[in-house]
Amino acid sequence: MKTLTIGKLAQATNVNVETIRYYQCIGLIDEPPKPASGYRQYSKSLIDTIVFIKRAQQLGFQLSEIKELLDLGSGNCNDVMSMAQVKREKIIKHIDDLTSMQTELEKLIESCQNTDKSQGCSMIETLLEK
Amino acid sequence: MKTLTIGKLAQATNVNVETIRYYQCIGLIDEPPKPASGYRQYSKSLIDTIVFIKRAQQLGFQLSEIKELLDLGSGNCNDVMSMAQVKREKIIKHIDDLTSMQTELEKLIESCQNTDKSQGCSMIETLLEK
DNA sequence: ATAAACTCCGTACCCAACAACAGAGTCAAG
DNA sequence: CTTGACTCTGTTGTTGGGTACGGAGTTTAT
Repeated sequence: MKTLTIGKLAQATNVNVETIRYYQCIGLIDEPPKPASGYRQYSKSLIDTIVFIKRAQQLGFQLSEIKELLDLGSGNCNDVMSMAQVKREKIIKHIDDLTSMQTELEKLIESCQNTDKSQGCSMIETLLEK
Repeated sequence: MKTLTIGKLAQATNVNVETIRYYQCIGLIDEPPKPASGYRQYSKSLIDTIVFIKRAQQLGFQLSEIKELLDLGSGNCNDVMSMAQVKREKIIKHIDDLTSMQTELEKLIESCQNTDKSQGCSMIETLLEK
């Protein structure tokens, strides 16, 4: 099995060297042992792991959660699904909150548009009101 | 005009004393001058200002943006509206991103549900794939 | 053989929006 | 007049996901 130095691994995954070290630091990936001479050698399977991490991030998982997912592995599908469902609900909640913001903001914008501007900005005044 | 100590102001706005100091520190609100003897006295109008800050935060504005809004004040409705519109678009973009996440996540969950679990977790394996 | 490039290791820094704490001063109630 | 509660001021810590830097060791290319 061929191995890589940290720089090559970073290149292969399109990630900074520092980021890989950071992942090691928080226990997300293992640090290979330091050989008697030369640099640490990284298994090629770590490429998949790092790609996994990046994809899971895209799905909204935090690194601490990704660590859990990696620890669960492929053999605990029910637990994995349950994490995914929790995450899905959080995303939905988040969307909900943002949608309320959007609605409120649009109301304020509209009231500004319908108001005589020489009377002062309706948005500012609404937000200052008791 | 009656004035308040910082603690009373905090109580009236349901905010920590530390938070008010922080707002002073970043120039969001003015710090009243220190009297020759006794504590600093805060004008009651600051209650409205702090309520404004909190409401604007709810709408997704950052403190630096809220500072801009306060500086603009009621006399620059067009600038205020333009900030609100920019914010609105960011919120929409954010919702969009979250919706993609949700969709992806749901696809993965479904594929897990439709797959024989003794074969390994479909979600984990998809994310590990090249 | 020497210079450029890479690695190692630790520490510090970045963002936002505060929270916590320490030590000293001040005020108000009993 | 003392005690407890409040204020003042400055400094440090928190969270998440990294980035940056510095000095020393190692490897690779010429």
